[in-house]
Amino acid sequence: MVTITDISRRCNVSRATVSKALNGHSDINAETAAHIRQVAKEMGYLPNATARALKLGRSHNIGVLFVDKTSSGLGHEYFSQILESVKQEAERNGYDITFISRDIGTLHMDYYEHAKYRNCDGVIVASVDFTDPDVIKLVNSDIPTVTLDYVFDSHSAVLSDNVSGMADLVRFVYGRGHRKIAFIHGEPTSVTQKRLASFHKTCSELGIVIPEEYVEAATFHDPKASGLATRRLLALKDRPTCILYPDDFSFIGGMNELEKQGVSIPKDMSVAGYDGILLSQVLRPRLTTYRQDAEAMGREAARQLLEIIERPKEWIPQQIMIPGRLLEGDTIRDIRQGF
Amino acid sequence: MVTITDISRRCNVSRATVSKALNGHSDINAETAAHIRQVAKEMGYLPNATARALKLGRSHNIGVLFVDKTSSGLGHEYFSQILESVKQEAERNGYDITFISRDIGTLHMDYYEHAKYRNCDGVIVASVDFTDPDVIKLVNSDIPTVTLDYVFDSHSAVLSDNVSGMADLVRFVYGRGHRKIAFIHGEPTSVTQKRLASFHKTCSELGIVIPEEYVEAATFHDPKASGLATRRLLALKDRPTCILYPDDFSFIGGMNELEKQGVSIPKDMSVAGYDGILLSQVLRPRLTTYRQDAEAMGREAARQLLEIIERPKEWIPQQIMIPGRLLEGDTIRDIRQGF
DNA sequence: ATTTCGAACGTAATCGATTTCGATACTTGT
DNA sequence: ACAAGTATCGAAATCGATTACGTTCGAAAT
Repeated sequence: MVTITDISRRCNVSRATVSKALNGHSDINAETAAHIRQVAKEMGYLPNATARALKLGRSHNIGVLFVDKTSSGLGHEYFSQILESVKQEAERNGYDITFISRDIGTLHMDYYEHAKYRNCDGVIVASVDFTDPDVIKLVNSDIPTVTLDYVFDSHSAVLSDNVSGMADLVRFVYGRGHRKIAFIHGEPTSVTQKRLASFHKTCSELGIVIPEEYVEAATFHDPKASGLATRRLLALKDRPTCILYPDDFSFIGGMNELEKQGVSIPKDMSVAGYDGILLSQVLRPRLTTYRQDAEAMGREAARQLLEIIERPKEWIPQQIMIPGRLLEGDTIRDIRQGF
Repeated sequence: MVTITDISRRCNVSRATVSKALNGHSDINAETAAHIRQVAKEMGYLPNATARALKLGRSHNIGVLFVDKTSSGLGHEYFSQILESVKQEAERNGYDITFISRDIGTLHMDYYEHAKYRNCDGVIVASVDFTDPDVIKLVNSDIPTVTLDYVFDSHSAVLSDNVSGMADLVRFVYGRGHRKIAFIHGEPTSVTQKRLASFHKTCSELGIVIPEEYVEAATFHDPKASGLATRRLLALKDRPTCILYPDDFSFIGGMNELEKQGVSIPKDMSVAGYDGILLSQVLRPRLTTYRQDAEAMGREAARQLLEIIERPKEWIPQQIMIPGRLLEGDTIRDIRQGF
């Protein structure tokens, strides 16, 4: 590999001079610098990121912490899209990304230690249990972090607008005449809390009363759980006319249960999901769902993190809300009078 | 951060001694070593991967090269599952992974240069254009590589068994009485070639003749393209009784077209896909498809690469074939006599 | 002619860890 | 008692790049 020493010998200057020339310092004669850069190019010189990181204490490497209980990991489309977007924005700014995890080989470390071990300049934290002590330790450490879909005090975060998302969905189905709206939600996370609160708030704003039995608990990304919840809703004396699901996977699980029971969609039951996975608009019927803008979330998270890393003085914690978009599929029936 | 120097001061020994004690060298007194390790633990010492990489020329970091023309990148479930699996196997062995790409920040580099810049010990290459000169440069460089679904001479590769996969599918539908089998394939890649060859070979082994018009070209992961191809097949005077699609996304696009034309599945037309995406078994009807074992592919690719890295002497190029599994859904009708 | 100053470049320390080659003291054998 | 061997540890170089500080030299100022 061509090093700075090789260039210095070839140019009859010191390594210091080469380094300065390559980095555009002002105390090098313009011609000399040009010559050095020329030779460097000819010799195919590339800086050694490792050496540079060691000396500068900056690795130009950001960590990404994704943990999924179901261990499907990147299997979640939402997160793999966020990851892709983070990657692109990071690369655009000269950063590479590395996954952060526990227990690398025989080394037993927590997230913070791993990030330190790899000299990460910052970490993007998503899809984890935010009550995990190791996560809290990382976020409260000297390493800059940006969280997704969760806010820590005095820290930056990028959030999918679950409040508006749920409100939009509710208002949409309300606009189609639905009053008996059921909501099957995911496990109790901050996302679920936000959606649940928004669901109730919006309903009350619209002046509709939701009986307790219309709110069912299930699990994210679990077609079986949502199927069971759906069955419970169908068993009610006073059935809802519309069911909202926690995500598109659960949504499909619910649709299966409905069809199995001979309930046709959307004639006998209107349904909607959340996420807007790619397939949602390919399937027939097209799913009515709320598309989260994963691409924007990843991009903004990366931008925020780079701000903290590169301009720590001017930085103040921010929470950035990323709006989504309702995808009107064919799963909501218009039950207004006269339609 | 606690360094080896801090420990050496605390223990009144040299840095050399600390390093040796921590790495279990034999020329350190057992008690001294134990004490040093004890102190290291108390002080919360963690090795600095950067410094170690610089000195040893080994970063314990492997690169992953994934490029997707449609830029959905990790959006492909197949690849994100492979990635997840690579990650897990790498971490189990003390390696982290880094994405390799071109043009990091203002640095204009090719894949090889990027991998060198980051001191990657090896690179896993998947989902790229294997005729790209930059890819070829990387594979033929001094950096160990393992390719997925493509073989370079004298290099290791991990392959999804497309030959058996296609053969299994054809034999399966043949067993259900189908003789007029159409095949819509993806763009001309080595994967497509393998499947196409296997399709023709298996059909001829079974003694069935496939008219040219039954083989249609489409694009991977493109519901519209497969929809159009499906329409062309339906326009034939002598329609096939069964259509095989290049992947599950295309499969669904094809199903939509069929339903739009009033062709019911599987009564009027039998269909099958490829990949076995998560949703394939959640949807109703359940998709008949060939599940590629992405988890095994990622794991084996990582294992192969680590072999090359850690035991270069004993290594010989290998091609590892990973079998998949036919998922019998509900989209193939049994049209044998008497059924 | 002497001082001053800035441009241009080099010296050497530094980042943290590893490793070669000694160096020292202590054993053992004869 | 002396040579030889062994156990244990340290000095210093090294990986590649950066940078504070020093040096040199010519030009401008007094």
